[in-house]
Amino acid sequence: MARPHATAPHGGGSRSSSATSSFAPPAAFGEGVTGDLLPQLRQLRQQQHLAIFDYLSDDQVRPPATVPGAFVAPSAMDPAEPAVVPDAAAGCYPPPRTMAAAMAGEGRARITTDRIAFRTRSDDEILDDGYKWRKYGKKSVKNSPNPRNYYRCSTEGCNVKKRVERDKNDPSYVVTTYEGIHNHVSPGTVYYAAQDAASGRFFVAGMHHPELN
DNA sequence: CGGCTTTGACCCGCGC
DNA sequence: GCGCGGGTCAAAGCCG
Repeated sequence: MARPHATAPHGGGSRSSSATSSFAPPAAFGEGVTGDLLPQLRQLRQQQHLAIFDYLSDDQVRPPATVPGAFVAPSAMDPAEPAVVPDAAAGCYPPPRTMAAAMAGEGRARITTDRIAFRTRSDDEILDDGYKWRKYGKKSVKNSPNPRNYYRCSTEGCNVKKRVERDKNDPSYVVTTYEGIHNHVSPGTVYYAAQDAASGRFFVAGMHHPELN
């Protein structure tokens, strides 16, 4: 846990670790985001002091956002091309066997939901993505000195999961894998949007209610 | 007291 | 069939 919990590293009271809301869905940081969103995303990224370097995805590229139309899936991924995992060859992530199994929909928990993985450079392993996550497991994985943490969306009825682990080759990077689509609105949902005068398209104007700022 | 993390045990699929 | 490894469960304990 790079992110120092507000409380002791043991025990509860760590809702603050991931329950705050000031971060756009990770997919929105990926390359190929529509121009309307980029300025806001860049600003958010700077605010988060994060550097998104890689955007990994399963065959279906879709952000785990729950707000229809609020975020646009990256268009960089060509459906005709297989999912490219930049670091897979270097053994960074994910393990080839795991990725193959995931993409084949195999394994105990069949991968039938959308999966999206990305790598960030951050001291915090817990990216504040606006959702409230509950940790349900921690596992040391082979070929990696760093443990893998398992989180589940704590919202009742929402089965979205995410795995978080540090890049074995560069611990300054955090690899996060989201699985599933939230079926509810994020606590950090955009409270207001603005309309671009030129294009008439709406884009994210803020992640917090203006009156609350 | 509710909600969370921790952590060892367990389950299950896959490769040999 | 067996062992390995990843993913999940659940009891225990902590904190606000």
